[in-house]
Amino acid sequence: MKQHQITINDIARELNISKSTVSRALTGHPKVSPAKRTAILELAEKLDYQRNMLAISLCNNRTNTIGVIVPEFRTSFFPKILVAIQETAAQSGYNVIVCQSGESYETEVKNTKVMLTNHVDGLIISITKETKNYEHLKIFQRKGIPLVFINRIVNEMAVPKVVVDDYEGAFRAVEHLIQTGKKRIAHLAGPENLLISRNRLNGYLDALRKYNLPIIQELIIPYDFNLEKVKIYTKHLLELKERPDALFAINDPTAVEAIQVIKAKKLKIPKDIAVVGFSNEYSSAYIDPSLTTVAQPLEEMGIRATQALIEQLNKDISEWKAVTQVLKPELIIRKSS
Amino acid sequence: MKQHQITINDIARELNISKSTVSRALTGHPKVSPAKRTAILELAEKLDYQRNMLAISLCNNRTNTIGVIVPEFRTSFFPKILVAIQETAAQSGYNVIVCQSGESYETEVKNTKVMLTNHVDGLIISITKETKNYEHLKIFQRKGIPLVFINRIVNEMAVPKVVVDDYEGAFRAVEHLIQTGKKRIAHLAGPENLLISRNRLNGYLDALRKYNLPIIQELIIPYDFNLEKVKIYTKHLLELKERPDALFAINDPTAVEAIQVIKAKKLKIPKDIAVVGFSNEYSSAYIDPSLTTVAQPLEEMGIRATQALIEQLNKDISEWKAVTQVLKPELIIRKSS
DNA sequence: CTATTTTGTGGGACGGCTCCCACATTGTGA
DNA sequence: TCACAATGTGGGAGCCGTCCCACAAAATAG
Repeated sequence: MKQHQITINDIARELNISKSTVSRALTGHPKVSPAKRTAILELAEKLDYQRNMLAISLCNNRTNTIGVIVPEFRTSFFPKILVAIQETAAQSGYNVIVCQSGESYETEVKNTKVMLTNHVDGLIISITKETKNYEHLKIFQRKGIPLVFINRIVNEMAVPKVVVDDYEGAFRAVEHLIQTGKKRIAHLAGPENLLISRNRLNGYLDALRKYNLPIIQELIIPYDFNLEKVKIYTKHLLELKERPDALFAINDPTAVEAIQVIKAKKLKIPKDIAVVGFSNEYSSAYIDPSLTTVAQPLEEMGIRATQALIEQLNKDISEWKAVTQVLKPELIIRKSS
Repeated sequence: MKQHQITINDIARELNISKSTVSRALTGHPKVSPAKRTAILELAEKLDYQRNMLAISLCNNRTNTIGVIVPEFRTSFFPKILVAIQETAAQSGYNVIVCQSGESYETEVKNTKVMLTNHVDGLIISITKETKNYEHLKIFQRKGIPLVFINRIVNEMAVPKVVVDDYEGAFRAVEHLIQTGKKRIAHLAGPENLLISRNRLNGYLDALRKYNLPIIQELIIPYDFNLEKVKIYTKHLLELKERPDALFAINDPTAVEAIQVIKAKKLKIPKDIAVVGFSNEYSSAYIDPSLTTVAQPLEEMGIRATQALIEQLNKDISEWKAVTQVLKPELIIRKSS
């Protein structure tokens, strides 16, 4: 079906030299006479020779491939990080293979098998909201395959991590709401096993505490990122006897959904109820009203994670360092607050 | 650095059998005695054996990898297609490796080399706005590697293509503007060498013709998708002696940019000037005013393209068919028109 | 009960490349 | 001039599987 590939053997035969010499010329080994080197390079060019990465990988036991596992691609959050990863990896000659776990622990485990079978040199992962067992990730450590966590991390594993300071982002978002005079601030929180949810919740709580506002349990609703449920929860909040006067949502899609419900109820944003999101989706600047949100340096996260991974790749395992990089979020104030 | 991999040889040695038998058991070959089969499978499980795809690929001369080259990831357009490709491919056991050409012809050529070097089994590509020479793509045909075009296609190459009926989408969008009473409809068009630009332009022109409206050249501005320029062009249009009363933009990001300019000029949308986009970006429903646009079945495009590719993969090259699938767009009428 | 097929198994070439070892050739220094 | 090093080159093992061929043992047929 497929046509014959030009190999180094073809070149060697043509020029009447050994394939060792051809290999050396092609890989830039110094000890090749200039005459042969140019002859080889020219012929390779002429025959449109392509190195066979498969064979090279098999020899070197490295594939120049980085694996990435992320929960989803629905929002622009992970795609943006991914683009940065892809570009950074490409600069160092690495390919990227991507899997979506779809927020399912089982799929995530399967994804790690795929990564293993494909012999990725390293893995960047953001775990699912369900992931509580980390055996499938520890395999990588045991096999000596470097691992980097991004955004949704596993604290107990000693590997590099790149995160945004969720606590501070949340704190400043809520502080901002308080400073605009809001007193009953609701929080649509994320799944409790995710560190980001807990950190954002803590930021929210500490901001309330700092300004001596009461913490009202019925205004804190954790949910599982299933957007369908946002409508229900938001309605519920709006129908409370004492309606909240602000809403801090775990992320922008949640905030956007909530805004639709609030607008449907003919309530004024931000006068009746202010809304703040988290993540600065591309669309958040354009919706009506434009959404106040906490921007995360996504591109930088991708770059840093990839750099951290490639750094491990170039070092002996004994020199690996489990540095956690905490990037600063930025509060972007728009018309929803 | 990396630890020793478990291989079929390890299993063979352990069980005192030949690696042929192990290979057969692992690949589900029928002629293996049940006793050995279970023994092998159990030991493989126990040792956490992972098949080495590299070696397998080298043997089979196929990598179970599909290459995808797209111009960009800035908008949600290609990511959405990509997600569908990824999922469809995964269902058939294929990995996906992705390159962005960044709308640069040179990068696209480099990307194809990467695909070749990595021995992708097939390629799905949407060409850049600059691509006018197709030699780098014809290599794939010569090598017998199936190719599928998506969205931005090359008409002269006889391979499967998946497109949206851009002509009809544009026609209906402009027809809709005319039916709401608009008479001077401007068009921010795309680069002229892209078929999608030409098709949309033709849809625009034919709609005007059908309703006997004059075609006014100064209202038709082709541009290169560089969003910065939209501001300039929109301003220019608004400052014409006879201002247009509607704008049909080549895509949603263009329309969104234009809307910002129009709003800044304190003109009313759609009363003073209506705006229609193309592509139905996620955010288009939420911006103010919500954007009338032509929705393309992106997910379906990805699925169809991948299916077309995999179909080729499973057939002899002599049976390949260069079918062009034309998917129907849908006009979504919102408040901007 | 022998002749033939079926079944299970091992041996080994092969895929394309890298890299170590060995060897010949040339160059260097005393 | 000779010993020794540096340089360039070839040979071949090895990476990890697949798959064809050969062959023995068991099952089937006549």
